[in-house]
Amino acid sequence: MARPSVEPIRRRDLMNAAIAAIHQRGSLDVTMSEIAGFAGVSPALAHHYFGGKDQLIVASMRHLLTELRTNVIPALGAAETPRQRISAVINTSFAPEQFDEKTVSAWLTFYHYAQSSDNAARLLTVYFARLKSNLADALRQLVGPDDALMIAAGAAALIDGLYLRYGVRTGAPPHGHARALVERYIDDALAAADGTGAV
Amino acid sequence: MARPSVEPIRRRDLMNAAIAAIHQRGSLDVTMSEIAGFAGVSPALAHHYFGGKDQLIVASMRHLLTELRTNVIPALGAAETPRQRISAVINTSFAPEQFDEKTVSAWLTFYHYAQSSDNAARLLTVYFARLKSNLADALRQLVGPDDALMIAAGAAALIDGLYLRYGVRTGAPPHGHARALVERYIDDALAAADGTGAV
Amino acid sequence: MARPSVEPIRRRDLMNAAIAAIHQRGSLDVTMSEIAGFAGVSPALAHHYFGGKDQLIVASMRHLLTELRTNVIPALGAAETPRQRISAVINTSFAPEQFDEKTVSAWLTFYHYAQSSDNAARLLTVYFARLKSNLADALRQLVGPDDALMIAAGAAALIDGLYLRYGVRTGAPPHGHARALVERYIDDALAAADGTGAV
Amino acid sequence: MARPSVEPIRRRDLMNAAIAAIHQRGSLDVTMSEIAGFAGVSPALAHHYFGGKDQLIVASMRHLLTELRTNVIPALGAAETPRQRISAVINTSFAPEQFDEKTVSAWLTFYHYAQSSDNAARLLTVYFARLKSNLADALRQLVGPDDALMIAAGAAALIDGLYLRYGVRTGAPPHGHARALVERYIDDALAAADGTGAV
DNA sequence: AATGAATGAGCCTTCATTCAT
DNA sequence: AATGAATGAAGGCTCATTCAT
Repeated sequence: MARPSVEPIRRRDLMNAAIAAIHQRGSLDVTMSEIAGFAGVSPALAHHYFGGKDQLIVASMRHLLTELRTNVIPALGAAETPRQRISAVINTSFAPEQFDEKTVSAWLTFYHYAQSSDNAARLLTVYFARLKSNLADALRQLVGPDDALMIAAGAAALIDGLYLRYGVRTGAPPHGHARALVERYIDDALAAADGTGAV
Repeated sequence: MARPSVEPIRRRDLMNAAIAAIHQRGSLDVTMSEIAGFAGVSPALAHHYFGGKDQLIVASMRHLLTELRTNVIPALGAAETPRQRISAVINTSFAPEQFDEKTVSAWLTFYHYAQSSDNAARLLTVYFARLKSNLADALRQLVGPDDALMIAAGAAALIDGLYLRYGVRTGAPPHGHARALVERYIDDALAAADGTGAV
Repeated sequence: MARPSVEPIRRRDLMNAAIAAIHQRGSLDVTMSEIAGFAGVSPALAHHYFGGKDQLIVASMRHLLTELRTNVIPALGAAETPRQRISAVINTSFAPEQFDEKTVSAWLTFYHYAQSSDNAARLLTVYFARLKSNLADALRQLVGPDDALMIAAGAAALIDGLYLRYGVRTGAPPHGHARALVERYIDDALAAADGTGAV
Repeated sequence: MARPSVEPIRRRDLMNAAIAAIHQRGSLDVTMSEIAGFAGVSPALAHHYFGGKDQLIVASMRHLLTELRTNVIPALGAAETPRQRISAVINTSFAPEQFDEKTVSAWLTFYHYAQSSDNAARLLTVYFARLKSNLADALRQLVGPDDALMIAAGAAALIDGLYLRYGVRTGAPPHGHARALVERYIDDALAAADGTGAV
């Protein structure tokens, strides 16, 4: 009976610790020591498992992205109509475990971080593309391809903009509104596109 | 006849230098020395005029906000209909001098910075409120008050989301699209609200 | 019938690994991990067998010294005249297995290390004394005792100086020259001492 | 009356401090803090003036080399015969201010350091070449060119070997002997070469 | 009005070493 | 016999900030 390796556990703990530390610190200037402290280990161990700060940060981003994907895939599968698939994407973005304070402020830091880290920038590009294509795929079954792309781009930007508002510590409308806002955006855009003659 | 003080000039130069430095550096980790270097003065002088880094950063934010306001007011005045006023706000946000790479990446940094600086957070709150109220005031003349608020919130978030996309160094649609996207959002939302029975 | 212990094998492997690692690294800053890696074992094992880095390094020096002695003794025995005994010592110092890049750069590191490790310094003293006495013993049969000591000291220093030149990574004359240089030194010194009228 | 810049003074102080620190520490692992401490300034200042540890070390080497050259040139000029020029070179190498404990152990560290620093290696190559050519130039006026080169190489190696012996903290013959040893080497070698031809 | 000089505090990172298994 | 896991201690380096000039 081989002793189970603790490596995956430590890695996961450290990535969660990074997200927690980023949030608590108000994100700017998170220290490796702080992150390690959150995970209850020494800074040296974080280095040992990730090789450096940049890699830990990027791994944490990827961690978040993977979670997002893990959540969106079954939701898309369960949806029966194109319109429901769109809602599935929106719901996933605003699901409590994605749209909590901690995660949202981590995202903001990641956005910022992408300005100086190529790896982080690459990861964000992937995220952007995935969100947009998830939306566009469903939209193309409801409106023409040009409209689909434009509405998808708008919805994706709207989602990010709402994240931003909730990420910045400043009086923002209650959480519930965010989802409603995007749903309404979709409805209105579809209605308008329909009028032009769609489906 | 007092010799005109160079203080205001130095202050303005330093704020512009901060924005330029933030952009060039990819925003993360701007040094006081770098900023001072951009302005062609010593780091000690920047301290002398602003008292510290935080204050210089916040002053630069305020500088940007003031510019925004300076631009939006005459545009609002020139508009003749409520719908034109809305476009005036949108146009100002996406005007070349506001929506250039330099400014956009500075904004992203400020958003991030607001997580740890109360002064910066306060400033962002002001900006959010102003953008939203500018839009809501015009919208209230076209749709009911609830709809107006909601559409304003959506448009504001959409604008910020688009800034974000262009701020992050990652393949984003051409600049022109951004404005069109928001205009369309407004049109569709108005059409939908109208149908329900408006003004 | 006791199973033969692997301990001596591991120890020898680790000492050779230390020398190899020192050479490859350009000597400065050899890590215990690197040394262990060269021997194909974990750093913890190196500790287990040697008790610490200093002891491993010193043991490796002693290892080299033992090899030197193992080589010089039969060579001295085979020599028939005092002059041949001197050549035997010189030949041993410049024998291919002693005068290769790896060993030479290890020596340089050991010299350096002796500045901060008493054990290493002691070992070097032994080496110096042995080299010098090996030479002096033979010389005393050819010239007077004072001359013998002086020539021995000169030859020993010359050998070390040549090691140094080849140890430092910088354009040095071809290997063959080194031995010839020392032989000639001996010849010239003997001729001069003889002329003065010796033994 | 411009305030005289302290930069050259600080730089010189720091280089001397580096040499002193290297010696006191037994050379291995000199800390920037230690060096700065010797110079009576903060470690940050050493960084400010030299940019990093490597550069400070290399600058200190160059400092020593420059001193050596500064001393040898007038000595060479004052010499009247080729043989005196040779003695001038030897005397400079063993002059009290060059051949003191502090400088000698610094040299040993530099030799070691050259294994991992290209700049240091380059500097040593220059030193080697200069010492050898200073000797060879004079020797060529006394013996044939091949002999001159060989004797020069031998004398240079001998000088380095003697430095080594005195640099390593181990019972070595009194300082005075070193110079005598080299002078004798030259005399004997010249006599032998002469035998082939001169006197 | 402006700056060169200087520093304290802190961060990332490395590494020898220990220990439970 | 051997190692993965973990850490404390320390080092190089950066940077905002202060101060005398």
